[in-house]
Amino acid sequence: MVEAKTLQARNTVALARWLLGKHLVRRFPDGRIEARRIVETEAYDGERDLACHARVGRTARTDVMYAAGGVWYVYLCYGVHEMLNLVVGPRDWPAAVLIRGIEGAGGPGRVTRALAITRALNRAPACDDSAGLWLEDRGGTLPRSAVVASPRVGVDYAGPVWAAKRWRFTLRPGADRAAPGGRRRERSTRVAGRAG
DNA sequence: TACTCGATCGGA
DNA sequence: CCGATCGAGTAA
Repeated sequence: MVEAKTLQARNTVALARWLLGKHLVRRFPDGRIEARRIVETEAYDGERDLACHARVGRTARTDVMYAAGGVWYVYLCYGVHEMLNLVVGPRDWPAAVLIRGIEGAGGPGRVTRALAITRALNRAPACDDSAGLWLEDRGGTLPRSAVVASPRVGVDYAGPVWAAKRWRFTLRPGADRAAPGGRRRERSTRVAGRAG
């Protein structure tokens, strides 16, 4: 399980990167449990971020983003796909991390379809199993080289400055396992530090 | 109340 | 490239 406190740091971009390799665990209505590693994320950080839903301030829809980190934000996109986000940051700082990919399902719409995630999970807790969808840190530190940063997808409406931010993080396939002969000492991702 | 436009995907 | 499909946000 992941500590809610960890998700309440005001460092959205670092958290998006940190979430790579963590496990998204789903308990389906029939009781079956499935865990999948997160392989792609995107950071959305505050009202200033013109790509973030909270750019319009606090509304019925964005209210959940102002909660303290550790709950889910699920919304319907294009009237077709449910999008799964993890709310992060301290209370009143509207930020979230979009779960764009898990092992075996790339693309945010496919993530939710694969795990039967709907808006019924909006505002549900992500750090305990009470809602049937939670995060687990099963260990295994990623070398920094396993992570690729790139611009966020589909946010041209945010204007050139915000659309260009490399706040999308992808886990390079295969690059997360320990190097053979294992003497390579690489800096691992850190949650603390400067974002932007 | 009318209109516009999506943090996408699958099929021409 | 295009259509699906619907709710949030905005203007009126």
